[in-house]
Amino acid sequence: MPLVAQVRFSSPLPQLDKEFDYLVPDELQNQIGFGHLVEVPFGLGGKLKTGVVCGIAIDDNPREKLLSIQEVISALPVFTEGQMNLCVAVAERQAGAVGELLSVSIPKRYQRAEAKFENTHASFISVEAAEDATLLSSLQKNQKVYFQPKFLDGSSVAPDWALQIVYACLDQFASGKSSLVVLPDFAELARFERALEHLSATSTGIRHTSSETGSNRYLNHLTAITRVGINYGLRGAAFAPAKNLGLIAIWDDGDESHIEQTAPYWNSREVLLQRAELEQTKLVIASHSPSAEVIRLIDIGYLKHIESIQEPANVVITDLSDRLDAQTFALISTLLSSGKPVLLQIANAGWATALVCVSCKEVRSCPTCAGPVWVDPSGKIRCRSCKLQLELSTCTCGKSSTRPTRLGASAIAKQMERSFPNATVVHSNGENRITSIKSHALLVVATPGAEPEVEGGYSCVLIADAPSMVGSPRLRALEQSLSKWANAISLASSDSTVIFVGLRDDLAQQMKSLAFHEAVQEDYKDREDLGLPPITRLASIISSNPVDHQKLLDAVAESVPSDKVRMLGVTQPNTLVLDFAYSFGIELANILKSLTVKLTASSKSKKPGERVYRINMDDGKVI
DNA sequence: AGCACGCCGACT
DNA sequence: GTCGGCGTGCTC
Repeated sequence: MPLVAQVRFSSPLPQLDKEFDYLVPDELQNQIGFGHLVEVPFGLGGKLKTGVVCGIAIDDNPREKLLSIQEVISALPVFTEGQMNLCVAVAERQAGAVGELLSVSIPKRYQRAEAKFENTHASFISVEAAEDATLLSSLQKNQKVYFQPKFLDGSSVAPDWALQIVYACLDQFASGKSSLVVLPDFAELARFERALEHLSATSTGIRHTSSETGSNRYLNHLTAITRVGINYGLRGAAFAPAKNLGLIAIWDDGDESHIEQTAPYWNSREVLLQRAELEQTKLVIASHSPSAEVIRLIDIGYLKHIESIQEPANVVITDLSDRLDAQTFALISTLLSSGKPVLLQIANAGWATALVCVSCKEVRSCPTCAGPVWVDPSGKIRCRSCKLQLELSTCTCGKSSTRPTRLGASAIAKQMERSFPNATVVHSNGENRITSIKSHALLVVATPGAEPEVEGGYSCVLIADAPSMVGSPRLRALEQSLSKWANAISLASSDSTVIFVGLRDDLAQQMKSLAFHEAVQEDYKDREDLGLPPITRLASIISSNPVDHQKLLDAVAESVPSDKVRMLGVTQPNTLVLDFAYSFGIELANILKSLTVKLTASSKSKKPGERVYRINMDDGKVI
């Protein structure tokens, strides 16, 4: 009985993105199965290539000239059917190759880790039953939820969201099911691990991150395939194996770290939405402030919105363009002198966001690309678009001296040191991030996303640059600002004062009651009127050169139905932006893929190793 | 990606 | 007459 195996290769090449059939020789038949790594002869040279078995079956009538598998490399399966179905679905949605998702799904193999794993028996883990909690009880009634945890949560041992998710995971575990939790970055991962530890569930955790040693990662991968547990990690973990998966959770889905920056440009939320459908699991999307995509999913009835019970918060809106008015200054002063920590969120890093000429007040720009200039944390003048350090020439009016217009976090930190000489001023920004602090008489100046945790929580959180954050001319400016504010506010203690500087009208009213959900919902309604994402989707295709770009434009005009897809004009060179409905997504991805594969093959101007077309099926940055 | 096949010009 | 240029296309 001839046994035939389907083998896939980890490669971005569309020509190799399919299953190749190989005969399984008799002597290998009892050591091979789905998910094993194998060595097979491939190509005209007959050189050996490593692939993974993606199907194996008895074939009474195998087609002629099949080659044989040379060797079985991994003694254990390293890839599951669940993972393969996910890779195929994601590749199709993203107009990419299954082969380029295999490397995310299968970590590098370590022989010793494999030997060690085979010799240890999977130990039995027992964990106490989970307590009843908001999220858990909701999941008993609903399959898919959006969960908003507590704000002002900084004095808890572990954050509410993490504890609630762990309760839900433990409940799955008790009924013999795995869960998968995807977090945006290592700071959030550390919080999640604290919740696991606090609930004595560390032994059920299976961590999937590239930060640990390679052999450890491989060991955890093998564990996840064979044992039920709580799988967690950063965005790559969305593709991790999980035995008998019952629950998928993603924390802060709107965070940009959930977007993969290499082809095929998937993001955790969309991958996990697909995975929840494929594996028929429960799904939790959780965040302090919802993404617009979440609002859409609630709107169409896909997600049920639930919330932890919120205690009333003391929120103050100051209507001043000054960052600190007299009252705020006095409050901070009092708090600091009684040893309480205060957080100042400043929109931009560095010393100045912009420079103006002292005499004519003109905003100075980069002499080479005319981009905006700023003063970075080391005090150097830099261009925001070409990133280069530069010397400003004289202004058009003839003067050369400049004055900073809007101070950045470095300048504010310096200023605070002068204003509050008895306090310890700590400065944290994206490049130089402090994750947690113990001491108490603290004034922390931080840029959005870089706020450190402080033991016991902040007694005051000041959102100092609210209007300028919201005023940025990007589609997602409001949504992203709200999320950055909400995350900062979550670090406060429950009796804290939250101050928003300079908010007005509806937004001021909404923030007064920390109604983040309503604020994003309103933003969503505005976009609905304009027909912008996430009501529709926006794909971008960037060509490597103008000639191939023109060919693409012609081909798209011919083969993409104009009643289903809108071509948008954009300023970026060699970029095509397409607007389309969710229901047309798969079809469009298929058209774009076959079209670009064909055009790439006939391209004259391609350089070796270079991609002629880069398709991003959900480009969040084009507008 | 490799690697061979193949159809042109320059050479002993 | 044949050596080698790299354009084209295939790999189970």
